[in-house]
Amino acid sequence: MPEVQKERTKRADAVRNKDAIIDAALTRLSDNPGASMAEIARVAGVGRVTLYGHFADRKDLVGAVFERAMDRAEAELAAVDIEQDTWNSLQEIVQSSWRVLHQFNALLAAAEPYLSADQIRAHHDKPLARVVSVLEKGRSEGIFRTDHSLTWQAACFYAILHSAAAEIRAERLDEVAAAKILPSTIRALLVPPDLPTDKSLH
Amino acid sequence: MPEVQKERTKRADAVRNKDAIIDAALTRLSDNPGASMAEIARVAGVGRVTLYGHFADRKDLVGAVFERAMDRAEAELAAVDIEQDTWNSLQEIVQSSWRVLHQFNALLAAAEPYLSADQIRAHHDKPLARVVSVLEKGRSEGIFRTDHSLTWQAACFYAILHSAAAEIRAERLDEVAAAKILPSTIRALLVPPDLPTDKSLH
DNA sequence: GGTAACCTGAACATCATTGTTTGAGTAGTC
DNA sequence: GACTACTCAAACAATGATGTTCAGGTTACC
Repeated sequence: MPEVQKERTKRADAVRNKDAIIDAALTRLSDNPGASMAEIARVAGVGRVTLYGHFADRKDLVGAVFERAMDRAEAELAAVDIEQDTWNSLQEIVQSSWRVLHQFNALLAAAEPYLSADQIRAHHDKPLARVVSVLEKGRSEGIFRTDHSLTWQAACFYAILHSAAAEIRAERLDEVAAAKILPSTIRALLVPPDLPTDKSLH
Repeated sequence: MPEVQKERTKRADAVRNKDAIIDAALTRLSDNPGASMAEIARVAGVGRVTLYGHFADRKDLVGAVFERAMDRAEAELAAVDIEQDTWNSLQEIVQSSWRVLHQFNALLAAAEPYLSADQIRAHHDKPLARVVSVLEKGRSEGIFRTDHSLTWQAACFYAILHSAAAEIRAERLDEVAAAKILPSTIRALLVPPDLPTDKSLH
């Protein structure tokens, strides 16, 4: 046989623990990027040594957490249909991007010191590409303003999302209200200035 | 004489050093909230012991830095005339808020663990109040949309500003372009939907 | 039910940072 | 030009985090 032998199957409690550790790390690092290994182990309900049994070091753990977060993000964003009516896909992409961001907010700050700029960039670009493609579609249809750069509009898109996450953390906004107000805010950024979107004007 | 005697005047090099330390801390902490005392001293061109001669501990230093930042912010924002035409004062407050934020961005993250929530809130509310008062004025004049809450609009205001700061750091935007694009972006957020601001419509 | 895989707390070495002390040197101030 | 406030590097103790080792104790699995 080739050397792809998966080194035996892991024991059930081992995979369960490893999973719990990643989950705990996801939770804690999203709240505080500097959370200690001890704290993560504690939240995972596991000894500190066990944690180091599964992950060589902090970098290793953060990498795994980052990967899981990105997988979830991808799954969420891939579900959006880009080909439908532009305003609809915008709304959908806002909502799913929102859900993603709301969860894995500060996580990137934890990952930043460990992953290379290229790695982060690569993982960050995939979701961005989906947003940009919707922006481009809207532009080509003439329903989005073009006097602001695509880059800037995409940045604002994420800024507004981040803002909503922060407002929720500060308890000045709840998730239901956020889901409602976000699309109309983003829409305001994209509508051409001084022109109603309603065709009845002309 | 009463006991308000200012314990002799400090020597010139002492005040110069203290000043340099605050400046260095302002710079370094804005870039990295976890910057070490050693690094700050080095940037200030001063021995670590000298730093501790002027500031009892980290908390003391961060407090002084925070205060200086807030003073500058206040001075900058107080220069804006609120009573003029609303769109103009909006533009001016965008630009000065922008200048403030661009400089003292991550600083709040450094101050957060040391200052009480109330202190931060108090210092944060002053600039916010100016923004809100312009928003209220625009609403009462019927030129700003009212279907989004004041709180949310203010949050978006700062989110867009933060976004511009981040874009500049990433070198996807320069300061000149930022000063130009920010007002029109903020304006887009505030204009009532589906209605041109131009009165010629009706 | 036996075996190996896995978990555990306790203890340890290492490292970075904070904050302090000392003792001697330097430079403002009068 | 002398006094003294101030500065400095080096060395110190204290803390807290990381990562490792060890010597049992469980528990999944066949």
